[in-house]
Amino acid sequence: MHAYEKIRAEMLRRIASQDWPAGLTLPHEEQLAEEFGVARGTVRRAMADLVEQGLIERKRRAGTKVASRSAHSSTLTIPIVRKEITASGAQYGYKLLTRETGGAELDPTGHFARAQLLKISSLHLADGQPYQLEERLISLEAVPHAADHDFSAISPNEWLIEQVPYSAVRTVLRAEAADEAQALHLKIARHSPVFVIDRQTRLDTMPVTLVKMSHRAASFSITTTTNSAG
Amino acid sequence: MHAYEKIRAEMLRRIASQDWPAGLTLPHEEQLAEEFGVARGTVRRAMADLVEQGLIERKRRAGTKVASRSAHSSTLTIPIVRKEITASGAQYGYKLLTRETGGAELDPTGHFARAQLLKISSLHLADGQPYQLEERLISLEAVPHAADHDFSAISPNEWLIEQVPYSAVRTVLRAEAADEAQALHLKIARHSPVFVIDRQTRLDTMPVTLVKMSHRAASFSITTTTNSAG
DNA sequence: ATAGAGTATATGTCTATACATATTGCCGCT
DNA sequence: AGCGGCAATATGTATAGACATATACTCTAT
Repeated sequence: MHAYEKIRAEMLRRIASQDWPAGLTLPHEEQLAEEFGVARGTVRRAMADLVEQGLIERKRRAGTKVASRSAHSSTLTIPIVRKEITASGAQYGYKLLTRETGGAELDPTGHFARAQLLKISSLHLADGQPYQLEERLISLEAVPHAADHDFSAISPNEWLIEQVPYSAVRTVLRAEAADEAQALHLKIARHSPVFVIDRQTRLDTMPVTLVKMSHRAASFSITTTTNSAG
Repeated sequence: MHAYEKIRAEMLRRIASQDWPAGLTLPHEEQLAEEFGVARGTVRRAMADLVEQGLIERKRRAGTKVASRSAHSSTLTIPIVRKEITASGAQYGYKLLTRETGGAELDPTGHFARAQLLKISSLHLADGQPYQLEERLISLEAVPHAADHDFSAISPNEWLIEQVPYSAVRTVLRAEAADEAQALHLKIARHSPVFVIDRQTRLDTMPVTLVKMSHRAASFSITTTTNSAG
């Protein structure tokens, strides 16, 4: 165990045990360095993790305070659907439903300005059962060669990940009542609950793709855990 | 702009533009330090942020590689409900529904071993409209003085945050069809979709509280954004 | 060919030091 | 009392060097 890990663990212990209650200003770096018998940089290394976890807050001149936990933040990871399914031990299946090209009339949200668009509906299956309905718009301005692909074998999801470089993503999680298409493809009753992930992807400021991923509520959930670290 | 920020931005640019495509092994720290005219530590500082964002992966002896983006991870923050409501500009309201003490029979999940439990149902309102139904179990073993509180004025949510020190949290997001209690209190039709956040809180290994927070699907969603950083 | 031992190497940790900079809080002036 | 400016201070950035360690690669013996 490295020195900074020991120090981080000890600081965590003091916070958890309320030896250092919320709001307390900690001794400053040099004092802690002296107490733990290390260099200042090592204390900083330990504190960086605690800042990351939101346990302490630091400000120049004002010092370091134990944060009052008014919100819990945790890291949410949404893997690509194929990996999610195979990781659970199920057999992955993919089916293209529809594929059409067109203009702004395909985009009810107005997210894409006046670009030519590719609209793709597809279904991801786990052990033959419908798992996710993917309804996607792709900007042909941002990804011109998407027009050459028919997406009958590979999902637009995976293809885009290969093709499009790093980009900014906005994800919205919500629930809604199944519409006709969702009910049909997910094999559930109309109006029954559906877990929806909406995602907008931009490259710099240019919209690249907009996707709505719908899941049967009964067999889908997202779990996150705070990194315990000690 | 600091040196490490410039370096981070430049590395980000190279990755985004695919000058450095996914899978590429980067020059090692000393080469980059020389290229950018800084010390090795400064390059490390820049790279730490990129690792954090999942853009690069580092391994001893093997070097640093541009990550293939197989999953998008983002930080999810769930604030306490009162702040969430007031932040939206609405008037916050709180109403205690039921409060009872008992044993394991209150805990259908078996999460709490054999502890005495406090069961509290309450409602959080935004501008007088039901916003969140909170159904909570509190272990009186972990938080004995919870028994002294009637929770008619302050929600168990906020009270616990004050009382209980840092602890590990497991959060599950899911959708379900409204049961009778949810329909009644959220003023929605039975079986209409509900967005549910389940949360288990532990202090070390001891279960502290288990809460189910239900929201009208039509007026609730969770949004996350990848940190653009450039 | 293969397994095992050994070596080289890139990242990881740590120290010590210097300087930068945002803020706080004090002091003195009006 | 209130305001403005100045100095003190804790954190933030950067450097240079030493050593630690995981592990990919090579070389040798079987």
